[in-house]
Formats: sequence, structure tokens, C-alpha cells
Amino acid sequence: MNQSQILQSLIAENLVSDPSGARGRLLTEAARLFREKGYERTTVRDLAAAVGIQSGSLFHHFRTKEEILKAVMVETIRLNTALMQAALEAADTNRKKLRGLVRAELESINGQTGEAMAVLVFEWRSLSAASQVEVLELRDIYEKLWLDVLESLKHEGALEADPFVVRRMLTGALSWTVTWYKPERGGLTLDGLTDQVMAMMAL
Amino acid sequence: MNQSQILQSLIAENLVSDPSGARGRLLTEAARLFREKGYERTTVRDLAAAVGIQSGSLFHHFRTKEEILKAVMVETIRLNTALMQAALEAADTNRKKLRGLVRAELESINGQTGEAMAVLVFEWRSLSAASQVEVLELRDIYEKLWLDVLESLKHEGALEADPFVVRRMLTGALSWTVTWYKPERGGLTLDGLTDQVMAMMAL
DNA sequence: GACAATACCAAGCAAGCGCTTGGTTTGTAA
DNA sequence: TTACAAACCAAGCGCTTGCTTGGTATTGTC
Repeated sequence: MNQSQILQSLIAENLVSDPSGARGRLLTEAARLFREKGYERTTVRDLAAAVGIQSGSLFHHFRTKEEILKAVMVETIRLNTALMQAALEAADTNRKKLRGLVRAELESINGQTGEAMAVLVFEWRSLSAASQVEVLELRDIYEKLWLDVLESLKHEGALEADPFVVRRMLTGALSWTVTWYKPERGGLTLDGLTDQVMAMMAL
Repeated sequence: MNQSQILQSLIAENLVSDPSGARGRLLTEAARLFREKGYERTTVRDLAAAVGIQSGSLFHHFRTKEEILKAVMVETIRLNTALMQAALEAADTNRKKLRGLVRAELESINGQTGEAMAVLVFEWRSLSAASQVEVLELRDIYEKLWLDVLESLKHEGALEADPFVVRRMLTGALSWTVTWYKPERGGLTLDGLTDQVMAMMAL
């Protein structure tokens, strides 16, 4: 299954909104604006204007502004969990599995879903405590995929450091690429960047 | 020179504010609040209440709210540049110099100046474009300290990946520790964490 | 003790915010 | 055609925001 096939099946299961539908379009624009200006600086009037409706009409689709932020995050995690699972299935050795995860996460961060991924990282504090708990549960599933592979590598002797620590370092390092990585002509490709990450870890 | 001696000499040169003075206390509280709730969610009334004055009185010390954010960032970079320089002087080999930088940055992020460091990372977008340019100039000096060491390590053959990329990965990985690292009794110490970082890079 | 300069307060303004309201248009299906 | 719900608009309410204003303590200096 490739990336768009995964997206299609998630839409069919009603786990993520169709980007061509009204709700999906709003979430896409919301992710873009939240990333560009931050959640607090983005007004409901900005959001409404981005999809061409009046600000009040937003509240027909979502009860509060925060609900929009939560929806962006929840759908992003759902999509990425599926993407990581696919990356794992495509690899046979643990080393290749880790490379697959790194490559897939870099693609999520710097590709089409990058805005939503950045929101997940940088707008976390804007979520209410209640919503944070809800989203964290989904995140645990996602993180377990990484930890399983890293622990296997440790048992193989290919990894010296602690898997928990390594995953957290990787989370920071990979998320941060969104602030500097620009795949321009002749520069570093996503595969090249993945190579650099693996080289840095001497893997 | 130890950490507090460095701070003292910067205060003497008027490069950072004395934390016991009025301006310094405000900046400390501002860093705490900006980190805790974010810049946008922190009101001038919150800031004023934290130092025990009226909200209007803030504008006797700073012309705008944004100027407070900028001051937090500028002083943080100044202090940290001095700390990194001290770490470099205390080491003889390049490997030890890198370890010194990692250790010092982890201490900045997770120690007393941690709040201000987190603000520097997470509230960047809240700075106006003009202020961003100003702060970036200071940041370049800071980054050069890292790049020099990493480039030397590459020439020695101890490092395979590109120094620019490695530094950026480290920036992300180390900043991110602020979201999860808690030096609790019996857990990972700052030195232990530094070891993990070096081990991850097989250095 | 006179006199600035500095630090602060009390009050409030103008603008922008999230969200609500009452009513109209659009899509769908019998 | 009728019926009805979903989607939307126009207007604006109530509140909070950053910041200003005019005046009053407090501090340092000679």
C-alpha cells in the first residue's frame, strides 16, 4: 500500500476527513494557518476566510476553536500511525525497519502533511488538559512502533544507548528539520537526509 | 570561570540584567510564564501580577509586550554564548569539546535558564520579523562555536555525517529534552544524559 | 532640604476576540 | 411540489487585550 492508498482506506473508515470535503478542507487550512501564525494568533475569522465562509458558520461544524485544533492533531496521528505501520511491513531487518520509520517520519514532517505535524509539535500547549489526555493515548500507540524496533536493535547489539532516550532524541531531531530543511534543487534529498540520520547514529 | 562567575561578568558589562533587579526579575518571570502558557496566552496583566505591579507600569520599563520577549531571547543567547565559550576553553580534544558543548547546552535547557531557552525555541514565531533578524545575528555567533568543533571532528574522521546537519539534529534533539527529561532521584543525571547523546553518535 | 528623575498607580480607551443569535439559502428525497 | 435538515449569512454581544493617560510616591544627588 502506498501513501495515498493508506489515506483512502482511512477516509473510508471515517478515521480521517476527506481533504476534498468541507470538513477536510477546513482542517487542511487550519493546519496551514496554525503552523504559519500559531494557534493563538489565528482567529476564527482567519479560518473562515481561508475556506470562504463567515466566521460564525465555523461553529456549525465545530463547537469551539480548540475542537478544530484537536481534530487536526487526532487525524494527523491516525494517518501517521498507519504510515509507520506500512513502513515497518515493507522492511525485513530491524536496521531497515528503523530506516523506514525515519524516512517515513521525515516525509510526514516535510511533505504534504508537514503543516499538521508541525502543529502537533509546536501547538501542544494550546490544547486543553482534557484534550491532551485524549491525544496522548493515540500517541502512545504510535510511539510503541518505534520502541519495538529500537529495543530489537539494542538486543542485536547494534545500538548502545537506551531505546527510550534514542527515540526521544530522534523525535526532537526529526521534528526540528521542519525549521531548516528545504529540499531545493541540487540540495539534500529526503533519502539523503535519512542517510545522514543513520550515519549520525553510525547505523 | 564557573557558571555564576560568567553571569556576574555579563551583568557587569550590562549585557544581561541582574536577576535581583527590577528588570531582571521581570524577565525571569516573563520567561517562566511564556514557557508555561505561551507568549500569546500570557497577558501583560499576568506579567505585572507576577512581579507585583500594575499592568500599566510595565510600559515604563518596556515599550511593548514584544520587547519583553525579545529581551528574554537576547539575554539568553548572550549568556549561553559565554557559557559555551567557557566549556570549550575547559577541554583540550575536539571530542571533549563536543561533549562539553552538549553538556553545557543540556544544562542551559534543563537548568535554571531552561525556561528562557524553551522560550527561544518555542516562541520564535511570536517575534516580529524585524526582531527575528536582530536575534538571528546573535544566534549565528553561537552556532559557529558548534560548527567549528564538528568540522574538526569530521576532518579527524571521527564524524561521518555533515557538520551542518549534525548540528541541526543536535539542536532539535537537545531542545526537545525539555519536554521529557526530569532529573529525578535515581533516574538519569545530566552527565548520564550527555553520555547517552555521545553514545548515540558512537563518539 | 530642595529638586529632579525614576518608579509606580488608578482608570479606562479602542480594537479585536470567541462565540451566539435569528433568519435565509441550498441540497436531498419522497 | 412539498418537506425538512444541513449549511450558511449578517449582525453583534460581552469580554479581554495591549497600551495610554494624568497624576502620585519613592529614590538619589548636591
